[in-house]
Amino acid sequence: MTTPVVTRFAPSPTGYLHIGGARTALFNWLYARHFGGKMLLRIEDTDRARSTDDAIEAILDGLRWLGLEWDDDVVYQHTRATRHAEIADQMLASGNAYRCYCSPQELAEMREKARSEGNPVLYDGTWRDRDPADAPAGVDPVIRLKAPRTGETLIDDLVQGPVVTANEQLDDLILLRSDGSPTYMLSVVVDDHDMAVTHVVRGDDHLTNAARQALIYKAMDWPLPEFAHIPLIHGPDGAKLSKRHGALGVDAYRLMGYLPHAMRNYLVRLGWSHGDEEIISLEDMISWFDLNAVGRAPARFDFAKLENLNGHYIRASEDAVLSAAVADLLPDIGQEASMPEALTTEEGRIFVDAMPALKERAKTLVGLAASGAFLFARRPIPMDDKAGQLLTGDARQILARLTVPLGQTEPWTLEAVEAALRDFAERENLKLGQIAQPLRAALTGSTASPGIFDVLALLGRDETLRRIADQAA
RNA sequence: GCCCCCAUCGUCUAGCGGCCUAGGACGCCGGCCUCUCACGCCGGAAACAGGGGUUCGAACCCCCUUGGGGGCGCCA
Repeated sequence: MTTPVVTRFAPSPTGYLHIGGARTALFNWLYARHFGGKMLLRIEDTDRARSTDDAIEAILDGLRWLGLEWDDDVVYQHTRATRHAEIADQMLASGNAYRCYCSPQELAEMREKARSEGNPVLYDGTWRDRDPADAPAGVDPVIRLKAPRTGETLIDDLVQGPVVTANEQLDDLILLRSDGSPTYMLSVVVDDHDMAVTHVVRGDDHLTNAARQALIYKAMDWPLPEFAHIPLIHGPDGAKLSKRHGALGVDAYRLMGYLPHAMRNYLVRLGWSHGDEEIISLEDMISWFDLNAVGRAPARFDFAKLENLNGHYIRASEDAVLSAAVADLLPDIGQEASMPEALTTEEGRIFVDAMPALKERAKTLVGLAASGAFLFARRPIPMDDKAGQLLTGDARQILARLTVPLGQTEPWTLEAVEAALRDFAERENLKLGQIAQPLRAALTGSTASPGIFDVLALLGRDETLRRIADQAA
């Protein structure tokens, strides 16, 4: 019989949920879902000074927005400090740990010396076998793991393959600080064990940590979980992701108008593949995902591809759903998109009607909003430079003459409006474009818009005629 | 400095010794469609980092070099 899969996502709440963390969470979530197991969430707030409630909220919100719901209650690591200390004491009692009275200055000197001599920068084990009676008075000791000094430690990583580390490279790491608080190394191991985590899926910046942690598992005689260290995501320039270029919080992507599913689809293809599949439904993602198909090379973040995927999902979305998604964003992006911060019921209806024409052209929800702004602009509508240049004297006269047939068009439907415009062009001996372009400028204030017949139909006869009158000679 | 990981088009990747004169996607270039912009469709340029091996045969296996990345905290 096989034990159920339990994965965990364990962010430290020192900032928002960035793109790399989001992908780690996604992989954990997919793996758990694929095997019908659980993904637990643990907030690694052992460092109280650097952890903030805002960051915790941002992380939780980010996960929810991406649709990565975790199972069970969130575990806050700092609440488990006494259990961590208890384990350290157990290791002390079993002889797998010892007290070390070295001062921070001594340790710094030790490191500097090792580095200058070309040796590995490790704790030298000064207090490993020293008589505790030699302990200096008034110094609170740390508790260190008594790590094996010979042999090697193997991590059979699900992504990286077998990774062997010589134990000489692993020093006696600190388990408990001099103030009695647990270190990260101790906390993760104890928590992963207590939470019955079967698969540790995390960034490969933790790969060397895995060997150190394995030593703690061994000292406690606990079974080792499976490890999967996934490569990091780099910025577009190949350098480590920083705030400069892409390490934005997922909330920033939300505000840029990306859809959660586009985000998931983009992220899952960064490092993982299923043959040539590019557009992947959630259902397929879950049934196809496995760690053995995760690559080992780091990937670069590419906005162009994310945008393309987002456009795809926008086009595939229902009109009402898109309209609602934009409406939710309006308070934040309304100004940027030249849209009101909220739409009236009537405006909302028009927006939904316009959606089929709008969504073909949008790459983001912000772009979608901006492209619909002309529908709600107040006269005289703002005109961009290129549109203004289209409205020559001749063009304005054509618009004036166009008023007549449009005034008689009945009923005001897409078909009738198209017929009227084509008929007018023929009678005036003009190509449709010669009419459509200045008309588009007058009606939308732009040179790019949905099809001109759609624009007329959407605007209605009265508003159309008024906007034309604003520009006609 | 020491240790570990990585390396296919600009980017994400397929490839798991012969199916590869290396496939797909994004982007780019050209064309078609056309009232603009998109969408869509058709076509094109574009990669196995370098050098040694192993093998009848290497993008795939081994070694070295180079180039990236990560770790070496009383941070997580």
